[in-house]
Amino acid sequence: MSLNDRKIQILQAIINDYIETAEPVGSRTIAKKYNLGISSATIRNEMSDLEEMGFIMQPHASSGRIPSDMGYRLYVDHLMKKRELSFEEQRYLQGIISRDISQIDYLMEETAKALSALTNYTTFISEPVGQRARIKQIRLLPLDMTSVLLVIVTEDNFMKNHVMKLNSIPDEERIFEIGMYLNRAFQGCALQQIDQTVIRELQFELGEYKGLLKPILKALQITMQAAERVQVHMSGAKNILAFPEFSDISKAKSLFQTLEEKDVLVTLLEECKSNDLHVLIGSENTVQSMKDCSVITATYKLSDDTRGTIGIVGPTRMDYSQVISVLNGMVQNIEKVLRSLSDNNKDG
Amino acid sequence: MSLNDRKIQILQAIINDYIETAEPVGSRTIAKKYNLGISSATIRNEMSDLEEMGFIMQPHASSGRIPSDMGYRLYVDHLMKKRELSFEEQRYLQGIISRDISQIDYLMEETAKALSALTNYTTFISEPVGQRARIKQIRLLPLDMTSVLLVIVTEDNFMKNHVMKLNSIPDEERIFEIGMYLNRAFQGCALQQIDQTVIRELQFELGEYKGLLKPILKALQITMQAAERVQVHMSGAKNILAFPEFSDISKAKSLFQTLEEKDVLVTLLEECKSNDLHVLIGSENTVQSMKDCSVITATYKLSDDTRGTIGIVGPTRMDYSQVISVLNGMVQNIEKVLRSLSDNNKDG
DNA sequence: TGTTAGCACTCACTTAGTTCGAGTGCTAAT
DNA sequence: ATTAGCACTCGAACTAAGTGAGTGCTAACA
Repeated sequence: MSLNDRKIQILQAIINDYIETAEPVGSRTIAKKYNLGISSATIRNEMSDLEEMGFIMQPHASSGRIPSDMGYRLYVDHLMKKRELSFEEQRYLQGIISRDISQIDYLMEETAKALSALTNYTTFISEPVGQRARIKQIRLLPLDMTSVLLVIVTEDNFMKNHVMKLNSIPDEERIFEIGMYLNRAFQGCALQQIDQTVIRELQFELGEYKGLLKPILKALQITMQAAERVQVHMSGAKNILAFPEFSDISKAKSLFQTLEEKDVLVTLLEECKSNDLHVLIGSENTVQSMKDCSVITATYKLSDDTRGTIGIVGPTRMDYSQVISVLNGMVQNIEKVLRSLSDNNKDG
Repeated sequence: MSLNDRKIQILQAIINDYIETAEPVGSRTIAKKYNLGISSATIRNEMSDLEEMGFIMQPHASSGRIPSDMGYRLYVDHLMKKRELSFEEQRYLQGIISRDISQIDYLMEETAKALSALTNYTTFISEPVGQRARIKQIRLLPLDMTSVLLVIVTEDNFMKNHVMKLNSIPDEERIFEIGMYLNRAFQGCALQQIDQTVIRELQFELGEYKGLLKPILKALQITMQAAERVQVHMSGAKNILAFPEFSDISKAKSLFQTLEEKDVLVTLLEECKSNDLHVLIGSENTVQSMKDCSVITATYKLSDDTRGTIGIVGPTRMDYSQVISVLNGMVQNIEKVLRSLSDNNKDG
């Protein structure tokens, strides 16, 4: 029993129909709707084979067939036609860039919103992260009589400001000197590398201003904390409720629970980061509450190692073809915006 | 027909029971469960009066009674007993502070999480915002050969960094001078006040470095944009699905939709900002999809005009007493953390 | 030998009818 | 003024029958 051409045609018909209607597909439906030139009886025989081979299954005896995870996998890997974006979809994606977005978190939110509106699935997106643990610059700025501003910039241009309040602060020149020293001392340094040796050296260098030591170390530690918390933005969670596969409230609830836990999403996105495109179908998901879902992720790159990921979650009966083409389009968009964002000030 | 003591006792019984069970309450239930010393027939007569007065209603003839929005209003304003926090609840709230939280957005997220876990309702919280439109400090910092860092601090210590890329940058001294000038020129200035006069003056002052003008204005504009986008964090949306009043998926969906639109939440929180505590019951809500919900908000203050708001959304059959006491506890907590956060570096 | 028409069978879903019980309102007695 | 008693209402839960989309199998056909 081999997967001949006809079987593939039938499987494709079943998947297409099921993605569209969410109803088990019967032999007569296929015979009528898709002109394969064979009778429903023949189709029944082929379907029986396809079931034996594991590509489709019956929710209960005497019902039509639905694709199995394995069926979807075959579809995604070999059968699916790459769809072109429609004019409207393209325009919609363009709309995101054309607006004047100048902050990353806003861009992320708008992107997630647009994707969930366009696909009717749930979207999440992680901010671009690269060499975040490595310090590029440290600067000190006197703010007023009792406070100094410490600015830390990491390799991937992630910035963190810290106002340090002190009872007495050094004069401007001295602050400048200390700032220069800090910058020299920590440039290119990984945050994790800061150990007792460095601290003692720093303490020595600060001299009479060693009161600064504690707040500086605190600021470094906070930056490290912040750097580790990758921001994830989600949108369109409500869409889940529209799918018949989640009309069982308890299922919807447990999926919601999972989606609300950012850690899970972060892990998921991190795992997929190495691939440009990643499709996880049903039981391929490691998280229990997502065994009925498919997750499609795409990675966007700002530079070779500064990357972020966009993910779309939906029922396994998901419009893979649409989602993949929309994701590809969106990745290009985001990369364009991010690039323009990092040099649109370069003009003087 | 007056609202005598007995009627009030019965109303209270109905509300308590309904909050607990979500089932319409009948006269016999009250007679058995709450020892009012009167028979079910008498209770029936009183209930008939209470219904006529508008405090309770029947979902359908020959069912028990449920409280009306007006009934809940009376309850919240006059009948409800202020609950003390249980030991566990207190410990839970303490848990938030005791952890080492040093970033506002993280604090907001953890607070929202804790509240939704504690109350089983949906929580949202807005970051503290005060004189955000007014500039406190502007600073310039040379970063490398082609970029200058512009730091803008607003009156409420909201900070925004901008890396300005330039083809050629002035030497350090000149940057310092320009920075000082900017600081003088813009200190105490509302972002909206920056008009053509200021710009011309600035352009003159920059002289040969007028290439800086455009990026600086851009940065100011971006800061203004960012300042206007009040961050709102939500948690526990999944809890909505657990309430029988939202077992109708379409209702749950439309509420979700509303909760996902941050603008709506921001407006809601802004409206309640002047009051310490604000309760909106059912139809008192202006948003259509929240007519079946109650919203309780509490305002926390960092200083006189730097405030944020915490809100809890649930069905009108909400445990007002618990939510209010938990909110009060949490407000105190947040204020404590925020205060410690703004001077915990003061020690040198 | 592959294909097809025909048929018996399965099973979820719908509809209508039935019963059950929690609840009410009214009335008459206390 | 209160209460016991009773007829009545109406949603919810259950049951039974009917419907129809679907299958698998068999026998006939090209």
